[in-house]
Amino acid sequence: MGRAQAFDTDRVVRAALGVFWRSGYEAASVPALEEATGLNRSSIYHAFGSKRGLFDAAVQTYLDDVVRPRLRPLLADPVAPDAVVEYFTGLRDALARTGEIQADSGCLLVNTSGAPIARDEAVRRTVADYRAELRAALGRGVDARFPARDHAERDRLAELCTSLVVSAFALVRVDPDSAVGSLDSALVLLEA
Amino acid sequence: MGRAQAFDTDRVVRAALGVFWRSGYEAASVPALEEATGLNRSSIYHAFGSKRGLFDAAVQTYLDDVVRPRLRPLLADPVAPDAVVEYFTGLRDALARTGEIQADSGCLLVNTSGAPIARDEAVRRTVADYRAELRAALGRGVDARFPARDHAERDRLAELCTSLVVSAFALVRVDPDSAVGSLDSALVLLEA
DNA sequence: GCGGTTCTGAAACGATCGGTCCACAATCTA
DNA sequence: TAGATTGTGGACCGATCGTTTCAGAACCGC
Repeated sequence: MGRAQAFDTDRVVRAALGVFWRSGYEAASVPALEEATGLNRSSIYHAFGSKRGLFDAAVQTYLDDVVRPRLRPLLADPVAPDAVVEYFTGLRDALARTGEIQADSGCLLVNTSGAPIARDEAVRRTVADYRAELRAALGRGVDARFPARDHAERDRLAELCTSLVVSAFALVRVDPDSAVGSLDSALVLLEA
Repeated sequence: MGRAQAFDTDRVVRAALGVFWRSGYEAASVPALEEATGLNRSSIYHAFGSKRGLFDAAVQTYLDDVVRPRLRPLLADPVAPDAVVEYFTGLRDALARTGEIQADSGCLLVNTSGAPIARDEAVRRTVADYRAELRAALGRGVDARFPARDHAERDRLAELCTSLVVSAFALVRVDPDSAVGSLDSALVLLEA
């Protein structure tokens, strides 16, 4: 048995996530990743294999620590009728906080969709799966909110809500008011 | 008077647009721009000043040659009642064409929103203005489609439609079916 | 035909890229 | 205490980056 790893993997991946989220995969440089994580590149390569390996770990942390906690109330059994409204209200608050990473950079996965790395099949699949996961969760929230409406109408509402979230994430960096406006539109649709 | 320029500026800018649209500003390399335009880097720098100067020209061409022709029927006076439905139908067709640039890369400006270059104030402004222009045009289309509905309702519908377009553009690379689904959602909302 | 001006292209510049190498440090076991 | 193993860090690798330089080409006016 040799030397023990001197860093906390989760903390390193979270630091790297910040770099990928703000800069995108392509523009995130190894020196920037070194600086954010506090590790030398040898340690990064030893632990993650490559810049892409670190990116994959960062994406997983993004899903586990950013996306899924926000979606959790929509996956409860039963889902509370207000869960979907709270989801949008919470997201709206997050995107309205100037200077914070969600207001500056929206969604790592939505941004990644428009980047060259999204042509990699594994990355493409991950982003598409995320969209499906978001859609399913919002679908549950809408079902809980409007149990009396017919299935087709609830389905359409869930699709609309999903698109409103994606749109807000896509444009928040350049037009925060419009992004918040998209979420407000969803909240109007979700009024009882 | 010296030597005449040997290339057609519009053709060069359109070729460069293809590179920026598929790769994004950051990942578009000068060699790739040379290859696509057929020009040597000296000529590119002589004509456009910098890579960023060429990008600015490409964005302008994107607005003039891609965005505005599609929006033109929504800016007519009067706007035809079906103009907005035709806008969505046409866009849906374009995003469904596998292999073509809109199906592969969506919208240059929406993709740019999530990229580091969007932090440049001029670029940020350009993308935000584009969103406003799209919104205004769709607003006109919705007003023409539903003149009898009250203003607040037409306003909401225009916001929804704008978000559905943005969402479709944002995700088309990774999930074309969902992108087309967003546009179908808009078409449902626009049924008389 | 020559001078002046502008355009083009090959080469080079300094910087940075992602990744590897190798020596040293830190650990455990015998 | 020495050997084996694993982690760390500084230096280096070959390649590529965006941009500039400078010589030659192509034009026009006198």
